[in-house]
Amino acid sequence: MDSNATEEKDRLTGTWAEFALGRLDTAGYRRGGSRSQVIDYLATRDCAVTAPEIDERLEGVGRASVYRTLEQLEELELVQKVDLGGDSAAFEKVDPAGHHHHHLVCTRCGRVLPFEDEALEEAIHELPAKEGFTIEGHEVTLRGTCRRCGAD
Amino acid sequence: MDSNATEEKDRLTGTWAEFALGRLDTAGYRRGGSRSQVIDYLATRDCAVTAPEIDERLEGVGRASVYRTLEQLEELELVQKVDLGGDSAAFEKVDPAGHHHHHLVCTRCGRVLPFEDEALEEAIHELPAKEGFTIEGHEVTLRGTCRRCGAD
DNA sequence: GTATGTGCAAAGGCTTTGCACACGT
DNA sequence: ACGTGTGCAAAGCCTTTGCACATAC
Repeated sequence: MDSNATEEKDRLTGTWAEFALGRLDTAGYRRGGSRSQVIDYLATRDCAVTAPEIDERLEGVGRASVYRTLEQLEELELVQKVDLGGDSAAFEKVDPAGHHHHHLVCTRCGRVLPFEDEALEEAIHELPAKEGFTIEGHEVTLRGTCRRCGAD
Repeated sequence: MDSNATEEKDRLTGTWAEFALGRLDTAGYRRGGSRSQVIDYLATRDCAVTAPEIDERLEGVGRASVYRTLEQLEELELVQKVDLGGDSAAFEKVDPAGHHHHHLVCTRCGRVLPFEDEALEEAIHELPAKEGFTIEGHEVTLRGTCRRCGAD
């Protein structure tokens, strides 16, 4: 079961990386080692990562390339910027299938945990009619104590 | 009617400024001109303002005092930091009565508009039970087109 | 008179930009 | 070969900090 779940995850993240590379190709970008490394790293992460974190993790890849790649990926909507209140901006891959999650930032340990909730999504989708505007995107950030810290 | 609404607003913002000054006093802070100016400015604004914006608006008040005041006010929960994705952090007064709103950032004109929604609040308050964590605060940010820009 | 408040300037971090060189096509 | 991709270093912002002077108490 667990190996099954892992395979499933690998398949999906692999799909995202391939999807991203394909879109970049279509958009006229050439292939480059630094960009590929950033994409591969993002593919392994299911939730938000900061730019400095990516830079630190990827040896031989310059900061500039990290930021430039993130900018390009965001432009193509392959990656999404997430504002979690830290000193640096965080990014995460966008699921081609359309699923998305929101974030809980633990005020004790600093962990960022993803969560999904259908009722929340519905409430948000009801808003445009009530308030009279068009929604292109939404972001929900919770601050609180995560399960692990709450058990302390 | 309009003068009535204005009076009501003045009364409430006046209340917030007085409340803030009182809390600062209780917390052992002395009075200072710069801090008062920042408080008075925040009192006039019903939605998020950035620190550089406050600094620019208040002549004779140093940047450092703006940031220091915001830090103190946030510590006493008189002001709340809001992450709207811009280059700088935004702040807004916290309603002593407990009401709060969320934000729509217009991708066309950059305006930040406040909105409230009961169904959304309910959905958020249901989350802890489902996900198993404790919520201390939450923030919802919508990106889209505001009424004014949508009419263009 | 003493401790806090404040402004200025410098320092710190994150992010962007300029430029020369490496690499993909 | 040509144009894009990349690393390095410098520059730009926002924010924080150090320090000397002003001010509240």
